[in-house]
Amino acid sequence: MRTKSLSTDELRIWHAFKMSREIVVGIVARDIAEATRLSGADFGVLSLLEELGGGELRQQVLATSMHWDKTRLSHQLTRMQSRGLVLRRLMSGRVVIVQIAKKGREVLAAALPVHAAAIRRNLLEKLTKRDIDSILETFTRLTVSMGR
Amino acid sequence: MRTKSLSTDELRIWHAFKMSREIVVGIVARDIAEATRLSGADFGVLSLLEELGGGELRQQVLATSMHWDKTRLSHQLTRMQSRGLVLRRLMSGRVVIVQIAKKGREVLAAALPVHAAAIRRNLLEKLTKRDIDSILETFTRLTVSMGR
DNA sequence: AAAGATTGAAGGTTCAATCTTA
DNA sequence: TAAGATTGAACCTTCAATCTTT
Repeated sequence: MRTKSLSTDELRIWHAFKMSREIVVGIVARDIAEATRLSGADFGVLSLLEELGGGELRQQVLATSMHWDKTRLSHQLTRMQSRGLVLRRLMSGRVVIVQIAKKGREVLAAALPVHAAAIRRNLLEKLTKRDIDSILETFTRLTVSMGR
Repeated sequence: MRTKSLSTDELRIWHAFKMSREIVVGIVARDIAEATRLSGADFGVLSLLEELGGGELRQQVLATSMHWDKTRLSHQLTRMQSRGLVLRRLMSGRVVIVQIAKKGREVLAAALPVHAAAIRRNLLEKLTKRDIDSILETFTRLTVSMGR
């Protein structure tokens, strides 16, 4: 049996969904990079370390929280470590603890207001209360249904 | 004046917005790659060539339509050309016309039903009519307001 | 063998410099 | 000089193979 093509309406939804995030997230990342030299990935790692772990987390927990695989995180941390943003300690055998470094904490502090302002300007201020409720409900349901 | 931090609610919206697209678009791209060896970028180029140009487009028009810069598209087309998916012809001086190749058309035809099925299964079927209307309205407004 | 992590190579993306034509 | 495109280097992501500890 043949699969029916997507209708014009279905394609419009798909494109709206696909592009809007790409554009907004791209702009936020660019704002942060201009102000602090942190990439979106760098910022994500540092803020999760602080938010979730008060400064340190098991590497595997960090990977899961970011929805990243272990290889990607390992390479990312190697680069961040060489720039003095994080430290890694071997804990009880094969478990690695990732810890935010002094410099990492300082750069994160500089990035946070830029992050907040960029999200407000490029997303939150352009949404009505109804939009926000709808996005929260729909997208939370979506991500949960994909098992993440 | 200090920038106020994002509230818990604001962060929840941001994460829902950021992650849902990442997950859904990732799954759709993986389905297409498994079935056809096309990356999401490959599929995007081929389908725009067909949809917008009936098989060929000026390279610059293609770049604009994908919201890509010229460098990224140039590298992408070089790889696709070496795999026999597209052709490039020099038109009147500095204008390049990108044309879908026979093999590109065949692979695209194989990918389209996979694409449609993946979008239906991972996005459309999980949304109510109200979700869909809301997404279309909100996201179209968002992308337009960013000047794209 | 399974869990946690690293490595290296290949492929994709970005940045700055360059080339050619209008 | 500006428009359209390419190139090469650096950086990021993915894939498969590997290493160490349990």
